[in-house]
Formats: sequence, structure tokens, C-alpha cells
Amino acid sequence: MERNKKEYAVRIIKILEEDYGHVKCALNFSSPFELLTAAILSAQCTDERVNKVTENLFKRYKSVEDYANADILELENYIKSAGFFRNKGKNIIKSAQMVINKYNGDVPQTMEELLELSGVARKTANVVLVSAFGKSEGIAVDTHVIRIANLLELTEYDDPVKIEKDLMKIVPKKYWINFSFMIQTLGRRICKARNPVHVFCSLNKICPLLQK
DNA sequence: AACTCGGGGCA
DNA sequence: TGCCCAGAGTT
Repeated sequence: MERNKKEYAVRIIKILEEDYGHVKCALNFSSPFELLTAAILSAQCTDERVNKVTENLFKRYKSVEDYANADILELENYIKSAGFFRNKGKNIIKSAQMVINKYNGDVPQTMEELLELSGVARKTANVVLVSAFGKSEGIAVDTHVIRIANLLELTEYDDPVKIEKDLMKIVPKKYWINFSFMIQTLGRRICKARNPVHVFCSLNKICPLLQK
């Protein structure tokens, strides 16, 4: 079963690479801490909306110190439209303080350390590792990945931790980074949670949903 | 395992 | 105007 699923996964990846092989992180940022901030904001929020928020946020706050010393109410005002802004504002400031106090101002580069930061769990940590540092200790699993991996019958159930473990067994390691980017892009643009655009889907020849 | 934490887009 | 989208933390 594992071998067949691996071959199936690679087939999917090869097809997706034709359309999405060049795709990178959808979040805008110009430093690791900006990416960390954007990634924290992206919880339960689309990347497009995060980019809208960070456009002004990144003009107002330039350094990790600026975030660590930020007035919570003022910062919250900048990030309101990303939703859950009271949690996220607190988390951004607390994470900035920890980056300064514990890591000398540099965003840490391991999963274990990133998970200690406020507002950072596995999905966000994976995003930071991949896009800020080009490292991957796992596969970023968001709702797009859950939906599409289940749809393609690569995985089952909806526990992101379990899905990530299963995908790490099925997807060859050299594809981990691109797999997330490509699936997320497909999920945002084509294979949406609602009203998927089957005609434009790269996978419409093999999608189990369309074979019945 | 179940709950809380908002706001924006679209019908 | 009400439904749906998108993760982390706490109990």
C-alpha cells in the first residue's frame, strides 16, 4: 500500500509541477520576523487578506524591537481585518519579546524552538521554516491540504497532525516544500472548499471526485 | 474532545 | 443577513 501510494503521490506532484512548480510562499515579507508575523496572522485567515494587513503593518513596525515594544491597542488596530486580532496581537508581541530575549533577535530555525513562540503551532512553524530558511522538518498542513489530500485519497480523517505524518511517509522528502505550495495554490484558486473549478483543474483526469 | 477567539466575502 | 472560510490555545 505504501509503495503504491508513493507512486500515486509522485504522479500527482509531477502533474501539479507543470502548472505550479514555480509557486512560492503567498505571503509578502522581507525578513524572517516579517514572515513569522504574517504566518501568525494567517491563522484562520486567507493569505490575500494577510498581505493587505501587513502592507501597512510593516510600514509602521520595522524591527523586532518595534514589535516587542508596540502598544497593543495600536498594533491591534493595524491587524483587525485579519480576524482574532486580540489573540494575534498578543502573540506577535510576545513572540517578538521571546525572539529578542531568548534568541538574540533572530527568529529560531528549528521546529522545536519555533513551537515555543506564541501563536505558532506546526502549520505556522512549517511555513516559517520553509519560506524564511528553506528548511523543512515537515509538511505544512492547512485546510487546503487536508481537504485535497483526503479528496485524492492520499490520506483519511481530518486530524492535521495525523495527516502530516501520513504525508511525510507518502511524499518523498525532496517534494515536501513544493507539495505544500502547490496543493495550497490549487486549493485557493481551483480546488476550493466551495465551488471547485473542475474544468481548470490540473488533476481533473485523475481526481476520484470526477471518476464516478 | 470541545470550546473560544472576529472579521470579511458572498449569496 | 446568515452562512462559510481559515489555526492556535485552553480546559
